[in-house]
Amino acid sequence: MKYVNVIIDNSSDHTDFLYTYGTEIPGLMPGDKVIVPFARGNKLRDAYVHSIIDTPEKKIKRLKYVVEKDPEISLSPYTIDVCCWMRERYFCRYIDAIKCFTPSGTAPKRRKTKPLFQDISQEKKVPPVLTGEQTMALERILPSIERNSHRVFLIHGVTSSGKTEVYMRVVEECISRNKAAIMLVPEISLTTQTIRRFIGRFGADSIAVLHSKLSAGERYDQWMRIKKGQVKIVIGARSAIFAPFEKIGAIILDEEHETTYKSDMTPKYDTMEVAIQLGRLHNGVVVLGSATPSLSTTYRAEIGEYERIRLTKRYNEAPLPRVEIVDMREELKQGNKSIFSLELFRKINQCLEQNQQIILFLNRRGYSSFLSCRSCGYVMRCKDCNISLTYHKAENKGICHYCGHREDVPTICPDCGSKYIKHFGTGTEKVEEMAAEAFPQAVIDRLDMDTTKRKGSIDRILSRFAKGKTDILIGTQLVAKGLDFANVGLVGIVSADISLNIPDYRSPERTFQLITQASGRAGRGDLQGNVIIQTYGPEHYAIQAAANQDYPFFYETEIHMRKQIGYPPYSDLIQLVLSATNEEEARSGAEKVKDAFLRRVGRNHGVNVLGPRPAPMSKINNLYRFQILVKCLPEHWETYQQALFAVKKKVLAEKEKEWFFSIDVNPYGFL
DNA sequence: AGCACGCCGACT
DNA sequence: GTCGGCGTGCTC
Repeated sequence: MKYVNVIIDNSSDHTDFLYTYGTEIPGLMPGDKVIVPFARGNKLRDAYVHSIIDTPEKKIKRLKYVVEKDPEISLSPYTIDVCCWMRERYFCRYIDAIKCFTPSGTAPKRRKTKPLFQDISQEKKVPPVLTGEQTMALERILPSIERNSHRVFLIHGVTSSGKTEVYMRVVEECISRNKAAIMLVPEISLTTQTIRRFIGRFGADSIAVLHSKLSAGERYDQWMRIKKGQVKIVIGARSAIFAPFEKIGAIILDEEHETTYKSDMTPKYDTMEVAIQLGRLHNGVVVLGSATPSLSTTYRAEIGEYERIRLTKRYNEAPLPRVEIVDMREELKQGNKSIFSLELFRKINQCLEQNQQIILFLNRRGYSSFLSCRSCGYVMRCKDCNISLTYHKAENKGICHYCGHREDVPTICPDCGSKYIKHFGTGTEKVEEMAAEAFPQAVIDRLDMDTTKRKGSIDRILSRFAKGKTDILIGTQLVAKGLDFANVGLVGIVSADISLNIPDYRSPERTFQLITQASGRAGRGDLQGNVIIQTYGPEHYAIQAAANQDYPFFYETEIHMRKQIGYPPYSDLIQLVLSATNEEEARSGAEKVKDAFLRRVGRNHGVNVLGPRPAPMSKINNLYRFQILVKCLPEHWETYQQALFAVKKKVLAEKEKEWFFSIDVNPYGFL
């Protein structure tokens, strides 16, 4: 007789530990799914084997026995290791981590698996000849796959330098050695081009696609194809990292710097960290690729933790775009109150004459940022979320960008009765309207969260643009990512200041990345493109560095500041949020959290604990939220981690209190 | 989180 | 007498 420690499939903090059962089932392995009797009624529950032992660690009052092993679902032993690691790193429960690796739901009723991307040609294409840089990159990566040695590579390659081809060769190497490859992309909807290329190379039959928009049935089908070994390649958004492969040869994170790799739902994992953890266990390589690597990644390359590979030449030797900064303060002095500077106006006309396409980039959606009264300063706010409503002209309504609440725009100010209530700021809709006015001859289209809600609309807008039907495309971040079209003569960054002024320590990094990525859309093919950056702060180093396409300068300036203040990558920033329906209760709860934490780690650690204060989104769905930020230096991790686990347990134990507590390690955006 | 147990009030 | 309200506490 053996004993097994299992994780019970029960989503409660009170059952988040290992339970020991007896079993006679031969060959049971960590990761196997089993059925066990649980609690008083001995109701049968799913559980996952954590470990198999000969004698229980401690005396068990009433030992029960495993009923059976689930023949369909089992996870690899590595999976359990990663789950345990995730629990400690992200303060989640065992079962939260396990759920990432299992197909939710059961087998779908319909049994025919509908092929994904039927429209894509199944003919395999011949791989192109590699450039010298691509060859050199592969000479460094492939031997690690051959030797089964875990390594992390950073491919820092300018836009159009042929990273995708390198990824495909890495995948090819894995396949030839009978290992699996996971190809992660930031957003599946913007990556159809990448998927097309992969399917073109490897064939649709050998690729599974995983992302959160699959239905439960589709997801189950894909999961089973992988589990049964029918495919060796997975392409997908961040959740594809949990694909159930036996042996992983390579994990690739394209556009490594993208924020979509951080999950904001429990478990609040960072895909890159999980990838490296998995890579370590499988002895596989991790390949990170970006034209604008995140500061943390470059830092780790600098200190030798990752191996950096540079791709400096654009495909076909296409010239880098000419970048120009326009000081909008000067424009105002000259009496130009329009959102287009004279230079931008001139260049747009020039492009239109030459039949070249134009992208106008704006880091904000909606018609304008907020509605306010010019007489008294009253601002329309969401009654539930307490953030200013954004004016949407098409519906003539104020919309809360957090909860979606919408309200009619009052004709007179509810506060002072003045009729001067109007919108301020500039959004994509407004740019579209102004552009239509200024360039009546041009065909204008818009790509942002509002115009892409309907399924397939991103593809529609992009394909119209690709076919040259659109002259001017106006958009938010979305346009900075997914586009790869040849005829773009000009990229205009309408207001670089917006993203610079978001209250987040990464806003310069984000701004640098956005400008660089947007600029990269200009001048593909053989023409040299133009980029115009409009800003009220042209001297800012992020804007200067982006304009000069000088990553090292940006990195040196920014990393210096991070070190001074002890921000990541020199620390982990841990966000603790306590929320409750009663504001006072939320505040006092947060105070208690801070106190309990400091009692455990020592009062002298107070310097590393900021707050509590109302969270930036201070009220969501009628819950008041108070936030504490813990700056955790590497040498304090163990201590802080244990303290936070204890604090979490203590806070949740006060069950007469109706409050919620969340821990997010290095959250993206302190929303 | 569930879910059984239990101790009290209301109803056939 | 017995059905069912939900408060309480435990789960290998």
